[in-house]
Amino acid sequence: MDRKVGTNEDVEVRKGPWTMEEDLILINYIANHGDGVWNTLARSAGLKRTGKSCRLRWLNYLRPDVRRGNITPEEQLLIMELHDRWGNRWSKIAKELPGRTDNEIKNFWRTRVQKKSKNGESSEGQISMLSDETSAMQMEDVDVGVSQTSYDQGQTSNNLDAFEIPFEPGDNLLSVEELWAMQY
DNA sequence: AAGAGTATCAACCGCTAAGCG
DNA sequence: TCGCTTAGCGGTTGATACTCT
Repeated sequence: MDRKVGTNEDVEVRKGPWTMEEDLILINYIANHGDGVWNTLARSAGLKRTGKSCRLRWLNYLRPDVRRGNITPEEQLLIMELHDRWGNRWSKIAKELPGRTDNEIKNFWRTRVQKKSKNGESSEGQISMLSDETSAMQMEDVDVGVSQTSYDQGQTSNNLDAFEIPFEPGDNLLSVEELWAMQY
């Protein structure tokens, strides 16, 4: 998975899944210096990633206020409603769902909602989809992460706590290590 | 038990907008 | 005003886990 792409000059750019080490570097750097100017940040932190990649990783995954785990029925309803109003404006929709990322909502919509509506259901049918989706979700709430990747299994329920502590410089380091230890 | 098919999600790509000199 | 850089967005892809036959 250590593919190296774009080897113009002597700059190597890593792609693909992030390693624990990279996560820690990014988290610690942002904790100490703050985020923004992602290309500079990536270089200064010593990460062989594009600024774009760092930004995405931070916003969708490492940010302390990112909520992980199943989308609740309430959130589903809200997503339906907002998508109805705004269409595929995922970032805008995400702003109305604290802790949820545009990527997460987009994935949810494409894999759950769109799939259902493809199966002969109109957009009105999306509401009826919600009802069985909701019951399915409620079951998933009990049987946490059964249908998710092993990676995700470590992030649901109890492990969310690791992200819910206030984000002070450096003090979430252990949580991330714990998270990774549980994931791998 | 094994292979095929399906579902899920992290990450990348391409494009546009915004900011700045 | 123009051109460059960076941020942000939405669409798409690839890897992996899960389910079915």
